[in-house]
This record gives sequence, structure tokens and C-alpha cells, in this order.
Amino acid sequence: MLTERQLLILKVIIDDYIRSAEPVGSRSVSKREDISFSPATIRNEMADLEELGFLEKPHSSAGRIPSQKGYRYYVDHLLPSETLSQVEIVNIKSLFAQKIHEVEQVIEQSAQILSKLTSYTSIVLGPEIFDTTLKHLQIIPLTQDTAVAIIVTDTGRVEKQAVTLPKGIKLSEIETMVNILNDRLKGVSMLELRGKILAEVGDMLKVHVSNYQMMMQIFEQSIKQEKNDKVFFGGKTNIFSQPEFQDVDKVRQLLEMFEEKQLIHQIFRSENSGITVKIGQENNFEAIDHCSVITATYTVDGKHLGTIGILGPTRMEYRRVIDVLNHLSKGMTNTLTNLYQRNK
Amino acid sequence: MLTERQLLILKVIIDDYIRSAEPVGSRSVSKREDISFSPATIRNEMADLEELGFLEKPHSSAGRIPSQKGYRYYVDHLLPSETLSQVEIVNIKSLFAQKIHEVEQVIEQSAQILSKLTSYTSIVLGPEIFDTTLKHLQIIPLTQDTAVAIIVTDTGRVEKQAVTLPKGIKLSEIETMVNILNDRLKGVSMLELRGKILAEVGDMLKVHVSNYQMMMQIFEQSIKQEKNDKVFFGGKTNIFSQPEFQDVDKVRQLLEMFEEKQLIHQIFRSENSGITVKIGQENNFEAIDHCSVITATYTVDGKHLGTIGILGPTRMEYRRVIDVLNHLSKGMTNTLTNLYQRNK
DNA sequence: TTTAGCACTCGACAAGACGGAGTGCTAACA
DNA sequence: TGTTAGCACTCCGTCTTGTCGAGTGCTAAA
Repeated sequence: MLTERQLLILKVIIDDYIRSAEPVGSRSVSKREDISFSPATIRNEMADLEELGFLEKPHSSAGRIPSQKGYRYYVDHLLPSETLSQVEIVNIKSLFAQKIHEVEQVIEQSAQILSKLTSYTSIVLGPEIFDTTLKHLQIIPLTQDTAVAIIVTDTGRVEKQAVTLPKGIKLSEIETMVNILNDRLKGVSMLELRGKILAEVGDMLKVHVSNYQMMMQIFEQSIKQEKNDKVFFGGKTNIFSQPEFQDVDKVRQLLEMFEEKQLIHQIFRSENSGITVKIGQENNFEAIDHCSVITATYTVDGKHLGTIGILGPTRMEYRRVIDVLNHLSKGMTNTLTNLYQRNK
Repeated sequence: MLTERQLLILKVIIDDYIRSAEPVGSRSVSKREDISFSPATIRNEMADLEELGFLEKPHSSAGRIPSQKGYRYYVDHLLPSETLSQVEIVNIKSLFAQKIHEVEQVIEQSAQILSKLTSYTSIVLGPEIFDTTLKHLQIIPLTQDTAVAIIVTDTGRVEKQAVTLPKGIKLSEIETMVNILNDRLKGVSMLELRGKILAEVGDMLKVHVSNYQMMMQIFEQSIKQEKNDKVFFGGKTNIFSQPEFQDVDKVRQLLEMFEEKQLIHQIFRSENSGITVKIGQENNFEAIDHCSVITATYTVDGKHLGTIGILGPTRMEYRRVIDVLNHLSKGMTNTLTNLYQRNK
């Protein structure tokens, strides 16, 4: 168990390092107002903290820097109280005051704002399509054997999907099918779409359409959604301004990661309501060994919709980022709830 | 006017520098098989070439590197003959052999391939919407006062656009309008869409729809296209492997440029049929002072459709890139021509 | 238990030495 | 007259050395 004094010193060191990105020496700690003991004493405590794994030394005669364990303890127990100014809070709120009509717009804007407010890189995972319901389905033939299927959800999301038409299909029959489907499936959750059609609409279709097999083939193609939902970035290059990214190779690694939506999803997706902080190797991914990921979820009616998060160096302004994320995710939740409500 | 020998030396130096990225000295030039004179002679020639502005020295006791003017001359007069192997040519062709249904897919794939074949960064500007014709228009109401407009073109491109509904509008009237528009505007070039409706369809609309003004308002919103068409990247990080990008700041500058679609468009858009090579500052943009941009266009029926290009260091394998671009743009042109033809 | 003092360590930085690659010039050669 | 060998010179990159300063750990005294 750490003593009060050790906690104080640990906190001061981490705060200082977050600010300066330079190893913190005993002398500079002792100069702080709230520290009343000498550098020598602090050195002793620092040695203890190092032994316990909370601090480490870049080399034998440098100051100390926080270890991953140190950051973890800091985040769990030593965070200062909320530091956002009232002005900033009001600012964030006012961003959501304007009328916004489109879900995607809300999300993209949030990503932009988040990166601006934190000067790290923000990543927002779009709402998962399965939480939305069908608004409209359309199949538009382009040529003899191709068509494009369009699905519109209640959130205004539009998905298109190229479709190959089986040979000998009649256009009029496609139209019939689409009409029936629109009639029967409007308002059905995207998740249940496939089940519903098999269970309830199938019989009806068989009556009105001569080639049920072919039609189902088309339909299956149409709703074949990309597994990964959209990913929005804000301030992609922000993180490269951090002093820990002076190495082109690290930059390359991160950039390559950014391109892999799949991976981004894996790293950022969060189920817990509230804030999740993953520090350094806790992310289990080499390219971000020295980064932390902080995520929050946005919801509608308590239902998980998507994730909004920040990627920064482990030496991150945790307090600030957490605060901004908190307010922003609340704002998103409110705005989106309104949007969804209106669509009901 | 340059002598034969000077040309030979210039070519050798540039070829060598493109390969090695190191300044080329007189000794290493003299060692080449096709060079029969001594380093001293070469030094004299090099001094002349420098005076003429084709070469420059990084510092007084280093070898020579090509100047921008040098590269320009090389590209205009000294390119070796086509170097692609038959195998590679066949490979490129076979990529287009498979049946592809979607225009966007063709384009995205081409971007990928291009970056793989060249190990630089490829950028492809999608087909400009105005060259396509309307296939289908739809307006789907989401709430009391919002809707989403969807436009499908003959190329299978789907554009969505959020629309605000004027108060007191009747849904049934929107439907009427959309039906009329679809009837009358199908097959009309996206370019002429707006003119056509005012000139020909307007009168008809006025008859069938009570609030012409409101309807036009909706319509105007719907066809408000983003000015910039889509941009596809391939191998975004490739260029950062080049030795000239060891500086994080340069990397940042380029990355920021990548985010600005507007700018990318400006830099890459090409009208000339055939290959366009812009070297270094010829691009008139600081972030790519030391880069060259090579572009080709892809067409349908001789009509310009879009641009496919490469961004690499000025020290670029011009011959190879030009060859790959040539074959690729031809392949795209063929494939797309087929696609468009079928859609007629 | 705290702290002053001191020897020690290590990195950062500057200055100097040195080797190598390459140049420009000159004089001799074909 | 064009070509080339030879040589002095230049400049970069790297290695070495020395110095400074920041910081540490240990010890002994308060």
C-alpha cells in the first residue's frame, strides 16, 4: 500500500511528465508548492516507487517517467477533479444546439470537434446498422444482368449494394417483390430482416412471384452488409505532432493501422457504458504500444449505438480527454435520441 | 544544344540516382559498361551540365544529382524504351478480365493495383458525375420535416443528400413530383438536369403540383452535388518509405494535403489525354516541391471521365510509372466502356 | 525520519581529428 | 585539340575526447 506522500509524489511526477514530456527529477518535484520535503527525501520515495513498478528511468542518471502501471494507477486513483472550464462545457453543449438532420453529420462533426478540443486523434465508430430499422428498399436495374440495391434506414443511412441478376428474370417481378417487401418490412429492425422475410413474407412472395428462388437470391445479395460499420477520423495528423512520434517508422505503422478499418474497429469498439481507458500494451497491439485509447459510447434509449474515442500517447491529458468525452458523448446521445425519436 | 556524350552522361546519372538515391560521382559513372572515357572527362562534362542547369551538387565535394530541369529533360527526351516485361503487361490485362459490375469497384481496384505495381502512392479521381446520366431519383421522407434524396446514375453511382422539407408540404405531392421527374428526366445528363427541369418539366409540374415553389426548393436541395468527386487512394503510406521522407514534418504536410480533397483534385485533375508529368515545383504546391505527379486519364468514347495518377518523389521511376499508367488507363477505359455500353 | 553533502553516472553537446568520396585544375599525352 | 593522369583541395560523416549539467544513490549527521 502506498503512503500519502508516495501518492502525492507519484501524482506530481505524472502530471509534470504529461505536461512536459521530459523525465522528472527530484529537484523539480521539490520545487512545487505543495511539496514540503527535500529532493533527497523525494529521491528515496522515487526509488521505492520505481521498485514497486510505478516509475521507470530512461537511463541511470535521468529523472523518472511513469510506467504503464503508473499511468494505470493514476487513472484509477489519482485523477484531478474535472478541469474543464464552464466556458468549454457551454461551448460543447452549444455545438449540439443547432438543428441537425442527419445522423452521419452528427457523428462526423463530433469527430472533428473531439480532435480539435483535445489535439489528439479522434475516432468515432458509426452506429451499427443492426440497431436501426428499414425505411425503404429499392432495386434499380442498370443493365440486363446487373442492378443496384438501395437500403434506407430510419436514421437516413443509405446503403447501396451491387447485385447480379439471375438470367431470365423479369423486371416486373422484381418490382412486385420490392413492393411487397417494402410493405411488409418497413420498420423492421435490420437485424431481423432476414429472419422475418423467411418466416412471414416468404409465403406471400411465393404466391405473387414466379421464381421465388431467384428473388431470394437477389434479396440476399441486397442485404449483404459490410460487417464493419463506418469509421470517422478527426485530426488524423494531430497525434504526429506529439514528441513521441518523431520517428517516421512509428508514423508509418500507425498510418497503416488507420487504413485497416477492421483493426480500428477491434481496438476501439467498446461495450461498457461510460468511459474506458486502455493504456499502452493493454491495447494488445504493437503499433500503439505507447499510445492510450480512451473511449465512450453513445446510446439511444440506453441501447448501445456506437463508440467515440481518442488515440493519444500514453502521456496523455487523461483528465481533460475524459471530461471532453463525457460531455461529448452525452451531447451525441441527446441529439441522436431526438433524431431517432422524431423518426419513430 | 547538348552533345551526344553529354546526353549519355546525363541519362546515366539520372538513371543511377533514381536507383540509388545517392549523389552520383564521376568515378561510378565511368565504371558503367557503356561509358568509355575517364572520370576526368566526365567531370568536365558534368561541370558543363551543371552550368546549363541540368545537374546540381548537394555540396561542393559530393557527386551530382539531377535538377528539376534535368528531370524534365530526361522525361521529355531521354526515357528508355518500355521496360515492362510481357508478364507484367499480361498481368495487368488479366486484372480487367474478370467481370466487374460496378464502376466504383473498377476504380478502387485500379488504385490498389497501381500503388502495388509502383510502390508509390496512387490517387484516382472518380468519374465526374456530370458525365453520367440520371437513372433514378427518389425522395424518402424520414420525419415531418426531413427527408433523404437519392440519385442513382447509369453508372450505378448512388448519391444521397439530406433534405429539409418546407412546412405544410404534402407527402403525396412529393410522390407525384418524383414520379413526374423520373418519367421525364431518366437518361438526361446530370449536367443538364437543372436546365431541363426548368425548361421542359416545370410547366408540367405546375399543373400537377399545388406548390411549385416548395417542390423546386426540395429538388434544388436534392441535386446539390458536392463539387468534388470522389478520390481514391492506394498505398497511402508507400511514399513514406522513400528515403526523401525521413522527416516527420514533411510526412505531416503530405498527410494534411491528403485530407484536403479539394486540393488533391486541383493537383491531380488532368484534361490532356495521354500521360501528364509534373515535376517538383511544376505542381505549384509547396508540400510536394520534391515530388512528381504523373497522371493519365480514363475515358469512355473518347470523353474524359476521370484521372488516375501517381505521387512519388521527383526521383521517381518515370519510365515504369508511365508504362504502368498507360496500360492501366487503357484497361480502365476498356472495362468502363463495356460497363457504360451495357447500361445504354 | 529527514536532509545535507558528496561521489558517481550518464546523456547532450561542442571541438577536434580523420578518412573517404568527390571535385577542379593543370600539365602531359595522343 | 580533345582526353586523361595526377594532385591538391573541399566537405561531409563519423569517431573521439572532454566538459557540463542534471540527476541519482549512499552515507552520515541533525
